[in-house]
Amino acid sequence: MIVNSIQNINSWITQIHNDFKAAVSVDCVIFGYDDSSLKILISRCDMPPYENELSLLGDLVHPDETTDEAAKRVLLAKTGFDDVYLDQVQVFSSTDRHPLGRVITVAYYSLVKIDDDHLAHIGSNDFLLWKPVYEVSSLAFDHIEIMQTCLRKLQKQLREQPIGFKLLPKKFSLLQLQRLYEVILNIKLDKRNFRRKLKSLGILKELGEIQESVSHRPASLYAFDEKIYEKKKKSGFSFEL
Amino acid sequence: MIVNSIQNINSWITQIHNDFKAAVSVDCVIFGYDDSSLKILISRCDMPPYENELSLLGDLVHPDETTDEAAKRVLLAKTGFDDVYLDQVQVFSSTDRHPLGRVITVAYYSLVKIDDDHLAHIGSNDFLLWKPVYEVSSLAFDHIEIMQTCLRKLQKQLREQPIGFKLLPKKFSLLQLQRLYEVILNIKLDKRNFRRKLKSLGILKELGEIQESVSHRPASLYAFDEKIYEKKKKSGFSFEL
DNA sequence: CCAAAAGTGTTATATTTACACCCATGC
DNA sequence: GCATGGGTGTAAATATAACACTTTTGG
Repeated sequence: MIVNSIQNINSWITQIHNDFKAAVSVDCVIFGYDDSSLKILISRCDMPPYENELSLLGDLVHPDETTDEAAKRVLLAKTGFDDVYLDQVQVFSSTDRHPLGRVITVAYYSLVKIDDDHLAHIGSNDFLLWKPVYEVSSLAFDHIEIMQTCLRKLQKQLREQPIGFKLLPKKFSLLQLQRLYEVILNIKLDKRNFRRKLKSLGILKELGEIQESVSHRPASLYAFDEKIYEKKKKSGFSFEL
Repeated sequence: MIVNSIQNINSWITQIHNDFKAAVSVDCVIFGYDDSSLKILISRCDMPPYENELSLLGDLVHPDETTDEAAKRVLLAKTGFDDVYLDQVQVFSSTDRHPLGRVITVAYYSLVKIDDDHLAHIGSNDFLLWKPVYEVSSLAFDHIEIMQTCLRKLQKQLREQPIGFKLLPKKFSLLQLQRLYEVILNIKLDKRNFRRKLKSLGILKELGEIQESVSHRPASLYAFDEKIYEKKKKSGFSFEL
């Protein structure tokens, strides 16, 4: 016997327009990398019963936008950037996850460069702060679970896609890049092997510039070459660390 | 300036309970493997304007269940199995994707063994059919896009997780397994290298049984050893094809 | 001259690829 | 006896892992 819960079109219409509606939100785990540590941008929560907690940045999805668009809107509002990297991670839909009613949320993670422009943008806002991921131990709602799931996805993606660059300044040294991988993946990498590997991928361009005013031998600077990467990708190349 | 669209708790309550509600559904791409081909289970669609099309199996998410539970419910109703492999893939939320109103859908793919029990279960149902993936060129709603996204995810997962076994009978030959990988990934594999690789992973147990009544030398039969796999996974082993 | 990071090669090991023939069974 | 898939090993090429010292700069 087939149990078919969709009886007919009238029951569909009733259900879509009345019985089975839920609020849908997006929640963004916004990753930034600064001072050799991976941070997330979080906000003071103003909703009971979580008034004294911190929470991820999110909002309800409006009737006229997709969830991707809603996530972009939240990102633009909170970081001031509209070209951030966004990755849809997972839906969280426990029936009791939100105190005010049924809210199904779509989790995204995003990668931003924490630079001076950006810090100026959020600087005046008392409700926003960057906090090292490994120091975030409690958040409102089910946001800790969302954060952990997004962190695992970031770790996986970092090994499979050239996205680490999105957390670094446009110009970076190879050691900076190595440290980023070490911090996020929580592993130790061999300097010589790492450099050989990255160079052999052929997706970095050496800029012919060097670091300035560092109290050690200045490193030469590199940038990620998006065009070459896209070309290589089309001919079957795949990034793998 | 920070644009904060969440003004206060009263506006949240209004939005959650009225303004910004949507229907949420799940859609399942149910993969089965039969007769050396990858198939999906689809249904005749009974909703205008798609009455003459085929569609994925799905339903609205009920107020008292998570999306995972809704997907399980759909699977149980349509296939009769309650222990199927389910993987949440992605949200599809175009504002115009559903003719009857705003319906945000969560796509899942699942893997089932097409066996006699199962065929008996759906046999009498005129609305359900198994169709080879590569012959499905049009579906109702945005279901073609959902199917393609799920197929790509399946292909990726197949290389990273030992899930191919879920599409095969409990006992299988190494060639059956190889054909499955070849068909789903659309590649050609070397017999000797494939066998060496799979055996070296140590997650197959040789059953000491052989095929019966085949018109060629009978192959010995293997089974996936879930326990050993789980043990190896805990100690850092990762499946990779 | 000291501290700090930059930069550079070689060797051993493990993994991957390519490749061809005889075997057992049913008809 | 023939068609069909079952089953096996080796060598070459490639990729990975381990490892230590000299160089350049600022202070």
